[in-house]
Amino acid sequence: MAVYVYNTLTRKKEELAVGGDKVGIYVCGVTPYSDTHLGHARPSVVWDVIKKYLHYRGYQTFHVQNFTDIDDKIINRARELGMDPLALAEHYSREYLECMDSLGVARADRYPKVSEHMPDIIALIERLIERGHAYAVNGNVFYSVLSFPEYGKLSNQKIEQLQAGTRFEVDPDKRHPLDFAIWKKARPNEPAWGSPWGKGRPGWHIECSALSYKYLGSEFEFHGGGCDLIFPHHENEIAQSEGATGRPLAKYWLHNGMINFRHEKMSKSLGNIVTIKEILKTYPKELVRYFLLSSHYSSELEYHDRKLDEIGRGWQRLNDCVNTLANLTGKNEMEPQPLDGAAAALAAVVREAEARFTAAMDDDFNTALAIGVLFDLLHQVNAYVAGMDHDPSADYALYQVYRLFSRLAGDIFGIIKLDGQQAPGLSEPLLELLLELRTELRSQKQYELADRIRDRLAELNVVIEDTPQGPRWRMRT
RNA sequence: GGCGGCAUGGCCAAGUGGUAAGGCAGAGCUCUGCAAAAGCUCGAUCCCCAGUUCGAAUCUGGGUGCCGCCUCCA
Repeated sequence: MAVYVYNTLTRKKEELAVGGDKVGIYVCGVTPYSDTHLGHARPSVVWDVIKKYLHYRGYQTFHVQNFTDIDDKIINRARELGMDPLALAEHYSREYLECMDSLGVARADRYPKVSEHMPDIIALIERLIERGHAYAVNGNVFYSVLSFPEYGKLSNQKIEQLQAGTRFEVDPDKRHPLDFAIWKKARPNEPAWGSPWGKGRPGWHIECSALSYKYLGSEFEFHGGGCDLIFPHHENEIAQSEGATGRPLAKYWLHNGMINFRHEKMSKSLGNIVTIKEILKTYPKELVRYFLLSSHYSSELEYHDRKLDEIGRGWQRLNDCVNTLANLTGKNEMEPQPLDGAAAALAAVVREAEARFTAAMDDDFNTALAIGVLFDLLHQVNAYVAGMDHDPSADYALYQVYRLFSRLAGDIFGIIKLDGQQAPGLSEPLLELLLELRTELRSQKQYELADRIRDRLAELNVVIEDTPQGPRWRMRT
C-alpha cells in the first residue's frame, strides 16, 4: 500500500512518490510578533504527526520551517513597544518554539530566518530580474505576473478575474496591478539591508522561495501551510521559484483548514485567539493534540470554551485503557509466548487494528478515522480484560496491545500519556502491599479503613478500581 | 463579482455508487459493600429540489445556508 495525499495544485488525491532519499517538507512558519495561538498549533501538530507517521512507514524526512522575522506587523508592533524589531521577532520566535515543545511537537530540521538569509534572497531577486520576471523601479522590485503564464494555477484563478477583485489603489510604479513587491525600498526608521537597488527589505513572499530552494532545492515533496495562504502567498511563491529555476517548486501542496472560534477564523486581527500558554494551563498537551487530530486536517475545526471538556471523556478512556494495560503487563520488554484461543484472537485484533490504522493514515493522513480505529481496539481490549480469567502478567497478547497503543497513540499521535505511571513517593511494591492490605480489610468488611486507603491514594492521583479479578490501580491523567 | 471548501442522529466526526465507522451526551441492564471503571442493549436515510443509475449521503444540474481567500494572517 502506498500513501495517498490530496494535492491542492491538481485538486486530486495522488500517490506519494519520493524523489530523493528523504521526503522534503517545507511548511510556512509564523510571523513572530505576538503570542502563539491554537491556529498556529494546528499545522504544527498536523505536520508533526505526518512526519512521525512517515517515519513509521519507513521514510526519512527533512523538514524546513521559516520565521518571517521582517515584516510590517513586526515593525509596527516594535514601534508601539519601543523595541528593536528584530529583538521583538526573536522573542516571539523563541516563544513559538517553546509552545511547540510544550505541545510535544518535534523540532523541524531547520528554522531559517529571513534576516539571516539576505544574500540568498537578493540573489534570487537578481535572478528573477535577469530572467525577465521582475523589474526594479525607484528602489522597489516588483514581480511581473504577466511574465509567468501559469500565474493562478494553484488558486485556480485567472489574472483578469483577480484584477477585477483588486480592492486597493495600485502603486503607479507597477506595470500591472497584480504585480507584487519582492524588494521594498526602505522607509525611515525601518530595518534595512543594502542591495543593488538601494537600502530596503524583502517583500513577504520572496523568503519562502529563497529558503525552500536553499534547504530543499527544487521539486521537493511537500509544501504545507494554512489554506489562507493559498492566495496570494503560495501562488506567488510558485511564480517566484518556478520563474527562477524553471522547475516545479514542490510536488504536493497540502493545506490545513482554519480553526474557528465564535464561528470565525481564529486570528490575532479578529481578536478571537486562544493562546497555547493559556490553554496548557488548564489542559494537558495530549488532549489538545487529540482535539486537533479529531477531524481531518483539511477541515475547518470549531473551537469553543467547553470544547476540550466535552471531548475529554473519550480521551480519558484511551488513557485509562493504556494505563491499565501498562499495569497488567508491566512496561518492560516481554518475550513472545504461545497464545491460547482468546489471546490468539486478541492478537489477531491487534494486527487488524494496525492494518486499519495504517490504511486510514495512508489515505491522506485521515487522523479522525485512525482515532476511530483506536476506539474499536480499546473496545475489544476492554471486553477481553473484563472477561479475563488467567494471569495477566504473563499475557503476551495484552502486551502486544500495549505496545501498539504506545506506538500509534503515543509515539505517532502523542494523544496519550505514556509517562504517567510514576506514583509520586510510592514504589510499586509498596503500592501492591497497600492494595493487598486493603483487600484483606474488605474481606473483613472493614470498609471504612479500606475506603480511607482508596481516598488517600486518590489524593496521590492513584485511582483504585475493584474488579472481579481483584483491585487494579492506575494513575489519574 | 471571482476562486475554493463545507452542510451526516442533541453535539463532534468518518464514509466519493451497493445499502450509514467511531467518540461525547442520554436511556435501560450487568457487575458491585460503596465508589469508579468496564461490559451489554437502544438512536440518523445523510440541507432542499430535479435528474443520471438496477441502486446515491456519495455522480450531474439548480437552490439555500455557513466558512475561507481575492488586504496581513497557520
